[in-house]
Amino acid sequence: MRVYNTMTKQKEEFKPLREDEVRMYICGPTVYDYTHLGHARTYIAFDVIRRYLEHKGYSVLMVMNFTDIDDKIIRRANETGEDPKELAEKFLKYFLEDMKALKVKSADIYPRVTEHIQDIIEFVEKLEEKGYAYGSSDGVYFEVRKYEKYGKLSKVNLEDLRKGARVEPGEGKKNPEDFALWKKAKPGEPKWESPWGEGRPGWHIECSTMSTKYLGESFDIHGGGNDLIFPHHENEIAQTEACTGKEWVKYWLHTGFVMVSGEKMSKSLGNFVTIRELLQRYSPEVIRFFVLQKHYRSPLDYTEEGIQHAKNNLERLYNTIENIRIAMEKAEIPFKWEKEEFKLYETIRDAKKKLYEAMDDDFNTAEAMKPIFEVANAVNAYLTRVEKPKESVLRKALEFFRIISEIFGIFEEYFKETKETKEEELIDLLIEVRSALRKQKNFELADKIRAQLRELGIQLEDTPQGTIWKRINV
RNA sequence: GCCGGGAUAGCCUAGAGGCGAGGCGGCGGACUGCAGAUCCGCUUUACGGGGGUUCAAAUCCCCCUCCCGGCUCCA
Repeated sequence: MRVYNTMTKQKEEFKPLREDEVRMYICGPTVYDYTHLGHARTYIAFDVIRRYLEHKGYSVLMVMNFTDIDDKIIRRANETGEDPKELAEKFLKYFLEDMKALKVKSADIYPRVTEHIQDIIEFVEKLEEKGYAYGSSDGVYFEVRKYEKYGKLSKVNLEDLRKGARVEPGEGKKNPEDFALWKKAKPGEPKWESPWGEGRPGWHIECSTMSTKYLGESFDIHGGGNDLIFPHHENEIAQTEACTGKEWVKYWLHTGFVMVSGEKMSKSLGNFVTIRELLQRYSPEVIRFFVLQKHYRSPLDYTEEGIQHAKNNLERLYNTIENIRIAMEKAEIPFKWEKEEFKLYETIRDAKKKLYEAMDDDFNTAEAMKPIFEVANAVNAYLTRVEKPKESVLRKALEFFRIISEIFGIFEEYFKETKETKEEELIDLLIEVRSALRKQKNFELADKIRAQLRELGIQLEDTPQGTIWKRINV
């Protein structure tokens, strides 16, 4: 398996530090607003990466932090007149709801800044002891020039940084590139006791502290959106490696942005679509499928048309799975295989190989789409061509889609244990009644039954072999 | 200015030296009371422009055009 490492700017063989275990830390959101598609893209991408690693047999320990106190939260709270703590609490809850709706598996640990203040203080103290931090009138800063490897992730160099002069020269900073480890509280701001007076942690220190607390001084994957590379992750590296003297993270993974008419979707630009809004119009699986049709590192254009494409694609796959399920009921015991069975079997076998090759190559979900459709085409063609399908090949096709379901987090409905047998019996009964009506050419009433069932999410389809029904999930 | 990422058939998305890429949409046909699903065929000499290397270039090298991102809060 190969993964692209932002640190080395190339794909590398993936070998976790401990055999069979992957420890990953994903930068979570600052909870001051609704989750939008940009966030969802990142978290769905890492969800699939995590699912795939688990599918490959790794034990995955996944940590995602919440920034539940910071300047933006305070500012937003001031604007709305809410208490910063309550504001953060509210959006944190919404975030978790959104992730659940999108079928993103939960992290194992969700550490919050406000619950790790003591750990952060201890971390800053260590940096002070080692001479990387200095106190000033408005807080404690990290002295960037003392860490000679600064810039190794984002490839910025200090000279350019200073020349650019876009780094804010804060009040108490010695150098413009230094960044805050601890900020002293201004009147009315949330605050915690510390050796440097009452205040709050700087933004970057939380990830260093909480990741090393839960995953150790070195771990495998650190991920987040592309926009975190500089300065966030660069600063995290400086702090952590200055403190421990060890290589902190083995693989740095970053997701591409979601774009809206040529611009990055972001809270500050205000051009974002919230997940809540999107879920009103599209199912979670359509959103996942839309995101996964593009490689996680590439920019993803958000357009209505694009999501509609994803919906059409997904519908086709749903239909295929339903077709298999229905065919299974009349499938034959495979006393012998003909050419058609071998052909389908081989297509599935090759598709499985292609699927793993695509995913092994830096989690290329876009490439992985191809074998999925190859199987869909092949199995549909098989079902139209063959009068008596063989149970065993259909099972292989179904198993293929079950693997996709597990890795991509889609087709959930089809692979659940269903307990709605009563409902199914009732549908069968209605189909029977409708068939009788159709024989009597009472199409008006027959169509009414079909239309009303459709409203309930049950689609009837008349085929030469009789009427079949499907659930509509989109 | 500095550092990155791009331009692939009507549209969306992969690929990265040699086997007509996958999907969507559109059109035609099969099936059908209608609808839906599915199948078959077509849309198909695809790779921003110009040079070069090579038996062979979307792919490697050089130049150019255009788009986007980061360098400041961001997933």
